[in-house]
Amino acid sequence: MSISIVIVEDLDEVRNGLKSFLSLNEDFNVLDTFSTAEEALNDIPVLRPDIVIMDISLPGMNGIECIRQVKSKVSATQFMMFTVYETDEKVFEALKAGASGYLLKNTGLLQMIEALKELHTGGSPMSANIARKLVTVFRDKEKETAPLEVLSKRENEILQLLSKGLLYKEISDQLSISTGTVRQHIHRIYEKLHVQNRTEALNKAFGKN
Amino acid sequence: MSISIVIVEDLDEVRNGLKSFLSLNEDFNVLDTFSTAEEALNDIPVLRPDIVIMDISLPGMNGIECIRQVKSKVSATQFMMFTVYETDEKVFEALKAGASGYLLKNTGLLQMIEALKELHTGGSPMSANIARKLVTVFRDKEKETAPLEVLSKRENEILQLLSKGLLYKEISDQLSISTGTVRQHIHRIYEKLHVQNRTEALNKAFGKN
DNA sequence: CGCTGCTGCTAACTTTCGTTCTATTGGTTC
DNA sequence: GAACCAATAGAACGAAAGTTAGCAGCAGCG
Repeated sequence: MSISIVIVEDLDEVRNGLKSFLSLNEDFNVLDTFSTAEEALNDIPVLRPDIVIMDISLPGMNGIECIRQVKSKVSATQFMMFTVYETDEKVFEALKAGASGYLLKNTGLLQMIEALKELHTGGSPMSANIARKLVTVFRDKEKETAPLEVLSKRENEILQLLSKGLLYKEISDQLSISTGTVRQHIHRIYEKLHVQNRTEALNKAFGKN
Repeated sequence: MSISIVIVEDLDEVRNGLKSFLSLNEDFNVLDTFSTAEEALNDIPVLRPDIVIMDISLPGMNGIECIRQVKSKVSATQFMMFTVYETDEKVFEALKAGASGYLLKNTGLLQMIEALKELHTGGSPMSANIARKLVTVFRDKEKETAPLEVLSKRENEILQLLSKGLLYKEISDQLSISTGTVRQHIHRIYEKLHVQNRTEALNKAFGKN
């Protein structure tokens, strides 16, 4: 079975070029192409393609919004972004909206072929620069779980319990110390982290928001 | 200038094959190759290559641990994983340790050439299956920031401010409502989330722990 | 040896949080 | 129009949280 494709792209040359090129390859079957998100929004749920190749900048509704709206109606369809945008915002918005692949427009046509096949078999082909953005946010998020060196062992221990929303009483019970001591420790934690209360401390320690 | 490379790989065929192949290309200069992490650990800080191609399974110390230990000494060096492993654990550990590229061993040599060049120019080339893992965790993490449907618009708004560690007074000021109202809203939020206090609510809402 | 940091404890006190109850307004739904 | 809900508000009260001050044993360090 060939892979069925829909292309959403406002530039005639790019759209037609892609279509022609993919049509040469018997692995692909271009069902239809659209130059606006609005048209695509109507027809994609009917066509149910394996893959939608989606531009971002379109007249009217943009490609990301289009995915957001159509995604739930065609859960089996994979979305491949194909765009010049490589800002963090666009990339993350697109992935959040439901895109699984992300190729920049400087990608060669042969690589596009490869990428479409990979996307169809459950991969997430993306330009190296895009992948780097993901790696970067991933590393940033992971970093935040490590214990803080500023705090002593005991203080980190208490911070952990604090993060669960336990009462002072519950913490003191678990550690078999008095609530006064817990108070004291927590006060020092706040001092060291330069915060005034539990929530601020947790945000600082585990970097939320 | 050609890109200087070090290869760490215990299988003789793979190591020598890679070296031979890369040496044919004038864009690359293979400085040295190692069959164990321990050897590499000593020499990489001296050789200071642009790129280290790193296997994971090695006799003795594995490749991920090797990166972890050597990374800080050669901040300019980029690490390209080249392995058969594609479990979530290995992938995420490697990226956390400092790897920027991740290719599976079924990758073609020509694609390896491309990937090395992309890595050297700041990209993160990776096999499509690996990228998909990243996309998946990314989406999971993002989901947790989305407003909760159980809560009303206003309640979500207040939950946001609550998560910053603001006092009731500060929240009421920002929203230009009374502290009594803030109290009321927060009480409703706790009810709906089945929690007793701020910290539990935030854990429930933004899925920590 | 004296200093410092971590840990543990007490007591008294202020502030903030969370609960409960009651009540009004405005918009939606049956 | 009745019923309902979201948003607003205030009062009153107990329960936690957070502040301040002081004390003490112990380990490590210069």
